[in-house]
Amino acid sequence: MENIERIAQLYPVIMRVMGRIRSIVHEGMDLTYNQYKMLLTIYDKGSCPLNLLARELQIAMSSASEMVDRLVNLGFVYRTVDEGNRRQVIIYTTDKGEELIRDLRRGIVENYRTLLAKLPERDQERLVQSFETLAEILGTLE
Amino acid sequence: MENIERIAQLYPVIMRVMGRIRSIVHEGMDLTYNQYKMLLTIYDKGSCPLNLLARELQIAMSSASEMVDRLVNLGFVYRTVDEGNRRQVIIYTTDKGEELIRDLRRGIVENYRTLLAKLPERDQERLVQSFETLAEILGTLE
DNA sequence: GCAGAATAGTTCGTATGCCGAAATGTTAGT
DNA sequence: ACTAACATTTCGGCATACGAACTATTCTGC
Repeated sequence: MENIERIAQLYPVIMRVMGRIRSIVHEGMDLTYNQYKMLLTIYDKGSCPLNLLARELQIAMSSASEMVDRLVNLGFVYRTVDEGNRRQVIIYTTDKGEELIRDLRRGIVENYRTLLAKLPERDQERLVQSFETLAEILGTLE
Repeated sequence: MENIERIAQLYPVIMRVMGRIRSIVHEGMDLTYNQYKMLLTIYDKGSCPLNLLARELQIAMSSASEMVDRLVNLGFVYRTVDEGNRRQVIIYTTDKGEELIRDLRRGIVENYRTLLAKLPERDQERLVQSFETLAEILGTLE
C-alpha cells in the first residue's frame, strides 16, 4: 500500500492506543490532562503570557483564558498584568501549583514504568526510537 | 536519559503534533473527528451494536448513545432493536452516511498527501515505519 | 498629538464530549 | 415467578472549545 494511505490508516490506530496510555498514566490525577499540560507549560517556562500559552497549546485565547480561570480557582496559578505592556497578562504558578506539578510528574513517570514494564527491553528501545523519529519528522511539518 | 523518562517526556510532544495533523487533515469536515471515528467504525463493520461501539471507541455507553443521537439527527445513521436480543440496539449507516464517509476518506487522504508532500521520500518511509512500530508495540499493551 | 488600527484579554452563548447515577425494559438463571 | 444480569437511555454536571462582541491598551500615520 502507498505510504500516504498507510499513514491515514494508522493515524486513528495510534491515536487510540495513545489515548489509552493517557488514561492509564494519568489515572487518578487531580487535574485533567489538558489542565496538566497547561500547568506544565507555565511551570517549564517559569511564567507565560496568556497569548503564548494559547499558541503553545493550540487553542483559542478565549479557551485559554477560561482554563486559566479554573486553574486560578484551584489555586495553582495566578494572573498579573505585564507592566511593560499593560494589555498583556502573565500567568505564574503558585507554590501549590509547583508542588503539584512535581508530584504529578513523579507519579506519571511511575505509572509509565509500571505500564511499560510489560514490554521486553528491546521493545522499549524501539518505542523510544519511534517516539524520537516521530517527534523529529512531524516537528518539521509545523 | 532513561527510556521511561524519555517516553514520558516525548508523549506530550507527539500528542501535540498529532493534534496539529488532525486539525489540518480534517479541516473543513462536516463532522467532528470523534463523529468521524464513530461513523467510520460503524461503516467498516457494516453495522454495530451500541455496546460494541462504546468499547471500540473507549467511551461510556451513555456517551456513545448521545453521539449516536447526534449522528441520527444529522441523518447519517439509524438505530434498530436487535430482534434476537431485544435489549440490544444496532446502529446502521444510512446511504447518506455511507456517501459522506467515502467522500471524507478521499478528502482526508488527499489532505495527507498535500501535507506529507513537504517531506522527503525517505522521511515518509521512516514515518510509516515508526507508525507501524508504535501500532505494533502499543497494541500489545491493551 | 490625536484618530484609527492593531493587539491582548474577558465574557457570553452555544455545542461537543464525557461521566456516573437513576430509570426503563429485556433476558437469563434458579 | 423472582431475582439477577444486561443493554440502553436520560439527566445533571463539568471540561473543553469556538467565535463574536466588548473593554482596555498600545502603536502608527499623518
